[in-house]
Amino acid sequence: MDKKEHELKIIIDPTSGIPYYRQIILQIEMAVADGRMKVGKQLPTVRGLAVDLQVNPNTVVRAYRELEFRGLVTTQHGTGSFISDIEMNMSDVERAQVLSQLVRGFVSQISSYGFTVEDIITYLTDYQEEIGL
Amino acid sequence: MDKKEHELKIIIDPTSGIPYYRQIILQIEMAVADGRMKVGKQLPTVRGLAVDLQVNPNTVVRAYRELEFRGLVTTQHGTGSFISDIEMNMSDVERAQVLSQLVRGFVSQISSYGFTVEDIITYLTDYQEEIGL
DNA sequence: GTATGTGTACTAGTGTCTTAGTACACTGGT
DNA sequence: ACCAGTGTACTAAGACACTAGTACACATAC
Repeated sequence: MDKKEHELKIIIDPTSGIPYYRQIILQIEMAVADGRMKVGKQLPTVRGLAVDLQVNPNTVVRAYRELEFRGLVTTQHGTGSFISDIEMNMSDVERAQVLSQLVRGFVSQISSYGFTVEDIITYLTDYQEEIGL
Repeated sequence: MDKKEHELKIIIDPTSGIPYYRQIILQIEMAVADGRMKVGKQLPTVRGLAVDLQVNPNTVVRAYRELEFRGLVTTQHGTGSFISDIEMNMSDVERAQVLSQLVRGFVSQISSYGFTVEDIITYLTDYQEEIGL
């Protein structure tokens, strides 16, 4: 490919109240989730993106580092950052902890809307059949 | 009712890294979501809980205030704090839509961590057994 | 080895979050 | 009116989150 490696357009909204580094993370996650960014593709360079967004390089680094920690991105000193092959290199224990955190957070959230654990289970089982099997 | 009004047992883990007030919120939300706390039931008093948890009253207040803001709890100066009747004056259709949005959003979130709907269902059913029910 | 492009480390300022100390105000029963 | 129980307001200290400034280190091509 001699085309531009990363057409990924990241923009940040200084008025949103969401930290810059987190806005970067979110947009990269989205790009991966919806297929715009594929495995092996290079992300914008730290400096390049920093200049684009008029932000400190460290802010970009912070975003990339968190993505790397999650296994979504691989960084190579001197070379660049790339979308990595997402292998869930988590132990079962870690997996269980993460799931617990996620689910409990969600349960709390839905209680604010007046829903119950029972409601979710019902919905999910229905949902499973629906997308079915 | 002359029985104890709030058998709700709240505990906080100082080592978890989760703010005290947030741990309180989470546990109350969970209790509501899973049915241990029902509408009208009194929450532990601000001072009582503060003493129990060896925490400043303001920390408890902060938790209750956020819950009140969300409509989950009603507090009455001088009287106490209670689980409020969450009327979302929503039609069944709206309710279903909201639940659908919430759950689907959550499902896409957990998929990015490699979890499945099955994982959630399993976790939730286990959880329900665990708390008695 | 030099140049240029890449990521990294160290430091520090600013603001926000979290919690506590303390004193005040409301409610209901006596 | 009083009292004991309840929530509330004001203040401030400490920890942490976020961002920036600046200098350093690695990778690759020439």
